[in-house]
Amino acid sequence: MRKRGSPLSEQLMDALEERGYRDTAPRRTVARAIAEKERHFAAEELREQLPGIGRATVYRSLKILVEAGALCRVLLEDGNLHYQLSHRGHHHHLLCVECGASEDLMGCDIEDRLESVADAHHFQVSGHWLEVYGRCQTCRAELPASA
Amino acid sequence: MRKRGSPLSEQLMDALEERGYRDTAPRRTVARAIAEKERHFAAEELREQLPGIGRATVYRSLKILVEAGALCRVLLEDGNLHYQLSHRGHHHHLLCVECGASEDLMGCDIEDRLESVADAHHFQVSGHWLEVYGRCQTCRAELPASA
DNA sequence: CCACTGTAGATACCAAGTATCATTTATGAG
DNA sequence: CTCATAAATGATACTTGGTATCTACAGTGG
Repeated sequence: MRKRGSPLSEQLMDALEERGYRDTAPRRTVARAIAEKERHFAAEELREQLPGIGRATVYRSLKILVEAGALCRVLLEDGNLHYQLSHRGHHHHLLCVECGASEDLMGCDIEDRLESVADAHHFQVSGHWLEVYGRCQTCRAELPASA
Repeated sequence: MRKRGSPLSEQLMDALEERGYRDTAPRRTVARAIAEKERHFAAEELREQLPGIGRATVYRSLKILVEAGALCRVLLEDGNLHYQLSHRGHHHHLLCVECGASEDLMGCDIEDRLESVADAHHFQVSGHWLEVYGRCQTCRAELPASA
């Protein structure tokens, strides 16, 4: 009796199974809850939604989902860390400070820029973390505060 | 009887006084401890070094020093947040993943790049967070792992 | 030197984890 | 299909990094 989830939550489970993780009921519950999220969310927020699931399990699931690339972590402007369904592969986020929406920034040339700047410092880049904050198209249209 | 500190710790105190904060003994103690740091440090690390200072005071001091621009926060690759003496004004860090050294990246053109990329998404940039990880010149020279 | 108000420190609380460990469950070998 | 085993769960406690509250104290300006 394997409870089915949305295609999205199945995708999350698949990502885990690919990495050798077992298909368990609590993980399915977590995956389904995440799949329903329309926006980035805090770990604690997710945990509160799943009172039947142990605290450790929720956090463990988040961790392995991030490692599997199915989730990514988002650093909000206020310093809080949120989670979000992820495009696999390296990318950045455009985070709207008004509505909280986030857009992914995939094929950008920031990387090349970084390389050359770092090169001038004789520094060999191995990774980076970038979050961009601002106002999205929708919010700009609704309330054109100076833009 | 005003205990004198290093020029650096005086600078920290000045930054606070400029913002209307009072010149108190605990804050001087904190400032002196920070001034002696040669590298970025964790909040807890600082607190442990100052057993005579209350926990809240240490954290409060860090907070107002960051607000005053005298300290900046550094996001390590492992997700931990550290603090570091700051060049005033916006800048980024090149963090060596081997020795932990950090170099400031001041006049770079990353900003312009971001603007134009965001523009393509009809997104109005108001801020960003960037940390760059890699290997510094010294570590590359000492242990030329593929570079 | 005194009032005023900012600050200190104790304490408790919270968020976001991690560690431990006994119990339970998924899975695959037979 | 059953069973051994390894993995996962959930309870609990601990850690880090912080914030809130509140009483007592201390720096400052008049």
